[in-house]
Amino acid sequence: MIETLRALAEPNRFQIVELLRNGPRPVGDMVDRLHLRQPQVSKHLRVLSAAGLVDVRVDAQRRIYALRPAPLQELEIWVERYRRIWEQNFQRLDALLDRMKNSDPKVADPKAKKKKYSRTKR
Amino acid sequence: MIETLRALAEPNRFQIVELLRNGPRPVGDMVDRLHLRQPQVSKHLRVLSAAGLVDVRVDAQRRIYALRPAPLQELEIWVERYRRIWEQNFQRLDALLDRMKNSDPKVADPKAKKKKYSRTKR
DNA sequence: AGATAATATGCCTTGACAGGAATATTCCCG
DNA sequence: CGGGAATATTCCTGTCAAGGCATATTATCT
Repeated sequence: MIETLRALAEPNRFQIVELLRNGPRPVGDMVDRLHLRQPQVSKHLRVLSAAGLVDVRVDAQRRIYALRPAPLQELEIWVERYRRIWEQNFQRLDALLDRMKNSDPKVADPKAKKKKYSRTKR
Repeated sequence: MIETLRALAEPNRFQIVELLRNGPRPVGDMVDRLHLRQPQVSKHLRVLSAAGLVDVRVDAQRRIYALRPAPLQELEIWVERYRRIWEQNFQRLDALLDRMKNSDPKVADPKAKKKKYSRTKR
């Protein structure tokens, strides 16, 4: 997951992935379209490949790169779990519960001495 | 989009976001749960804030951080567009069309001199 | 005002990583 | 086999970002 994100976070790699969205492509094709030199494209493809985002097929001297769906699927599943955040806007009622188990869990604080700071401004 | 990815690609920031998924939290709370020192947590929160992933609410000396849905929504929309890749597996028939508009768009090449290399192995 | 809690900032150092240029590798063809 | 095309690899260098630590800031209480 982190590796997927790291791979996508680099602008040129992101562009490569976007390019590959319309189908597999040889390296030279990407070199022409993006404004990058061939070695850098190869390096970026290496990173994408290590992250499992991309797959190679050999065609004579050329290597045809294609997207692999798996990591993007994982990413989608991950981000979908966050939809609850705006489906239930629990933000407010959780803030209350947040104030009960206050700031310092290491102490547990039976006398609740710290509560003097726990009032909100309103 | 890139900024969102860059922010999430750092493991500790990713953890912070995961933490905030169960609701808003003050900084000290995150410091206790993650194994990070307070300044680093603040710095990471700064990055997350700059990326629009996070929002602050002041409560006395404490700052309560909460997730902002917008960037994650964008991310979901982006990644959803990639579902076509495995819904239609156009991979194969596009490879054909890929070989027609060959490697060098700058030349346009009316005599198709380069075609001697354009044959596949099969 | 002084003390203290909670958090932010600044400075420094170190490591990772991206680009540049040259070179190596692999493969096909005549 | 020699040449050339397509791509990968290596080495070098500069930049940027993250952690450590000290300190500044802000807010609250007595």
